[in-house]
Amino acid sequence: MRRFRSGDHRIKAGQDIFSPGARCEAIYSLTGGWAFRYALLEDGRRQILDFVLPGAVLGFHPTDGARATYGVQALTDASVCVIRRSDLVALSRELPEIGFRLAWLVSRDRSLAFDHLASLGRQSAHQRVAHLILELFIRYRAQWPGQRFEEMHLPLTQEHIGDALGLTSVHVNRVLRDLRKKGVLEFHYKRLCIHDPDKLIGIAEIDQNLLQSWMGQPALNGDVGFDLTGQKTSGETATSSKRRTSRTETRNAL
Amino acid sequence: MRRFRSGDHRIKAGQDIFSPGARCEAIYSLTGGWAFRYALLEDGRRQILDFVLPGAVLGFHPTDGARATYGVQALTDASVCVIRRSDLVALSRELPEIGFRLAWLVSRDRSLAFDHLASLGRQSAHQRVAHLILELFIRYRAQWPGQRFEEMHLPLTQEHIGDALGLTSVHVNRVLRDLRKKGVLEFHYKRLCIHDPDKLIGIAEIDQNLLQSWMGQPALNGDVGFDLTGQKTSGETATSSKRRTSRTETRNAL
DNA sequence: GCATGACGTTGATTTAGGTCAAACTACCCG
DNA sequence: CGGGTAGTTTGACCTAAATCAACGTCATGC
Repeated sequence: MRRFRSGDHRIKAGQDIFSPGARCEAIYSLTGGWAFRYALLEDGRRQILDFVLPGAVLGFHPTDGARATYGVQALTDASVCVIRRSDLVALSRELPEIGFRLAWLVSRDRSLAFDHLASLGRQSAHQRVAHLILELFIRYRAQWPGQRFEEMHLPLTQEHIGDALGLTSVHVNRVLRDLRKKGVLEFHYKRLCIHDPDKLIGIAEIDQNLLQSWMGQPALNGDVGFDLTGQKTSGETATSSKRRTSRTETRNAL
Repeated sequence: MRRFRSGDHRIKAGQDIFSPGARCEAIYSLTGGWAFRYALLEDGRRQILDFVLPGAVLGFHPTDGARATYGVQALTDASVCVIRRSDLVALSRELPEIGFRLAWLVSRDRSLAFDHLASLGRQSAHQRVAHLILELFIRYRAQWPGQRFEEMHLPLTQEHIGDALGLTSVHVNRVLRDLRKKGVLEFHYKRLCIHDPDKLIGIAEIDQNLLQSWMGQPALNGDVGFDLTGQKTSGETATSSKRRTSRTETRNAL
């Protein structure tokens, strides 16, 4: 299986893993670090489509050989494992369940995109910000359980948040100020601290159902990992302090 | 293969194929008619996530046995073919490529969701309306080639458009009026007529790349159909007048 | 032929969020 | 240590789209 892995690539924070318009001849499995998918509009503005955590597959596109309509950029230093498309097909002949795993992974992305869509289309700026922060916090904890309760390193600028939510960074700043004043959370220079998770959930107006769906992600230190490459993924590569891997119950978190 | 098909179901326009919060124990393949996926917010507002044409798979969710976070509603009278999840797994053991086909289908949805997301987040009302109409027009023509050039039956109300684009139906109405006044298109009681496709593309600010990605859909009367169920899908079931099936080159359409 | 209901159209007014511009603060690096 | 740059914060003002509300129009059934 691992004979197909043409080695890991390391990507510096801020660099593209692939850029919009690139021909897609390989797929990538993110093995460490944070990244985001983004689209560029004609006028140069950017829309962040989603944030990507280790274990995700990047660059699997509907039409083979077509040009990517979006790009992926690393938020932290990151590493990816590259698999050529042709190898993937060959690989799947030996391991038929790979197709299903792929479908499962892509389907998770789709669900997140749908949630994001509903938030963008119908929620206020406050709701959107609360929604996004909750989503990232929960997904993060599902991957790396056992963190200190309400605190995390969130490698985003306010501009990233704005670009994800269809807001200006100026407005994101004002929303964050309000949330801070209300004692809900603090987000300062990539350090997120959630003081009142319940209030945050209240503001985001998220139902239990959705919350649940974000948590249902296989933990990386467990044995459920849908890892296309057959290697266990590690945490962030850089910017990362050492972390405990003690298993905690994440289901009823918050 | 077809022994797994537990028969076609017929759905009346306006009915749900499945509703938000439903347990997902089966998946559906839309075999005829139009539908849309939608999410409901706590306050009852609706966000339409995407529009679904025959050939699509509905109800494939990341977490087995979880509750759906969105619903699917028929826009026209429609028909679906139901496949139990357990049967799908069994089926895929015999036909390994099914996993891949599934991944491919879901990946298409994801791409459309991403396009939609970028439009919602960063484009003006005019651009969004132009974008959506173009997308639907192109996808429609890719499925049923040989239609009269600029005209189609689009089974949407202005409220549907608003719910898809995060706008009020009032505002959609004003945008459509402007587009009509500018001689770009007319949309009246589900009859869409595009008078100036180039101007429409200009307003939507869509790049060639994206346009191309919408067209790269297998035509239903061809032999490329990624049909999970093994049966050829037909056109709409109801509301449909007879249509020619003559093959035309859709690649350079518009 | 008229009642009913869903859908579309238009105007007056309000508001959430954008834009522009000027500090301010943390952090990096020589 | 000091200067540069990327990120954050705040204020004054503006605009796109929402809201509210009335009216028009098409399609159906009795």
